[in-house]
Amino acid sequence: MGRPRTFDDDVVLSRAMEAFWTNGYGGTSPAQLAEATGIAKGSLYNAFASKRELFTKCLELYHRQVAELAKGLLEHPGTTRECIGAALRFVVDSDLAQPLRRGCLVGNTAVELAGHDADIAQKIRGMQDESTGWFEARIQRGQRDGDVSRDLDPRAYAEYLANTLAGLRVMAMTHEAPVLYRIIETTLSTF
Amino acid sequence: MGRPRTFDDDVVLSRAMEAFWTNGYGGTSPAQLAEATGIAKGSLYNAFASKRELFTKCLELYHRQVAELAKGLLEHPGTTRECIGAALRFVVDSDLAQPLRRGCLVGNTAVELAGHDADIAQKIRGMQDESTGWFEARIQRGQRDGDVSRDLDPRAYAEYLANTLAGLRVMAMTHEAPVLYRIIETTLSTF
DNA sequence: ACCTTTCTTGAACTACTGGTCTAAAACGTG
DNA sequence: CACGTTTTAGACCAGTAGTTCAAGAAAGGT
Repeated sequence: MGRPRTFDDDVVLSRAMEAFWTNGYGGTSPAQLAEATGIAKGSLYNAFASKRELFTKCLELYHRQVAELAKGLLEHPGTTRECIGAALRFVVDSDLAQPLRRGCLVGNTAVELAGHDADIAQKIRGMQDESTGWFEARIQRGQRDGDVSRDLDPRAYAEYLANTLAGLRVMAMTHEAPVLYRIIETTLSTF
Repeated sequence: MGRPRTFDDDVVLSRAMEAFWTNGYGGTSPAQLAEATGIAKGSLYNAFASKRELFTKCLELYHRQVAELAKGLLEHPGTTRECIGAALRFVVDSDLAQPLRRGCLVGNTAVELAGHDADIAQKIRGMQDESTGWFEARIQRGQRDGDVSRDLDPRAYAEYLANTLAGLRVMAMTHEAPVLYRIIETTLSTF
């Protein structure tokens, strides 16, 4: 029944995500999206209704990818401090390894759109809360394992780490590795 | 000699800054700038050459205003910890008091433009370094006053605080006061 | 009073925006 | 192998982007 898609939705989504990540929502035109994905504007709108909806899907894809990575990193063997340090350093390394500094799509979107768009703001908030949750879970495990003090409030400390991470990704837009590593060291020295 | 300006450059700059702060560089059109400043597009281009140059001037104005405020706050009476806490809380309170969440113009610009524009990136970097300098100076004073340990590396800790601040202003786009205050508390509890 | 200079303004300009539509082509199905 | 459905590439649209410009207006110098 009907002609099938000639493109893989996930591949298109992934390429569109790269474009949005590089240029922001407002900075990415339908023409650029067509160019980046390799399919025509018409097909893009047929498949994803609007630029807004395509962006939302890209944002969700980004978050899913981050989630997978983050969980992997935090479940690695090692102490809580080692794990969290490795995770933060990994993010910084990834940011710096790219030819263009792009920051974090979630953070960038918070800055670009959250103030004007309650819907997006809520989605972003949800993603940030989830990230905080990963840190929280790792800290709680640390308390069970005995390498994190029971006096530490896991939620508060997870929020603190999420904030540090948000900061790092802004700082990575303009700073080099030594400064960023030093910030991570100082952060880790606090527990 | 020649017809004099009918407008005050500083007033126009300040209004343009508000517009850029609210909508970002790319999100602010010449028409909006004309509307916001109250002078015609032509006059704007006559006085400021281009949107880019106008923006640069706005960015510098913003930084100068922040500098004045920051210095005032950090020179207040009280311990280092009290001073820095008050400064961070002040920023959060200001962010949340506004009708629209706008974050920090310097941070927002880092995210929006630093990756694509080396010139802007350098300017932003300079402003961030200056902010770090204020923290550093306050910590050094604290070490002289005796309320901060001599073991603490003032530069590293200042970078750490600048990073926390950068994070807070992104987090303030989507989070409410209690979370932000808790992050500040956790940060302050580390020295 | 004129000339020069600098300012102001609104219109004009080109290129491109986000988004829609259409005609043709491509398929799975019966 | 024709059917109806769906995809596709590109034309198309009104609107806006950032910028320039011609024409007039307000001042000082002569």
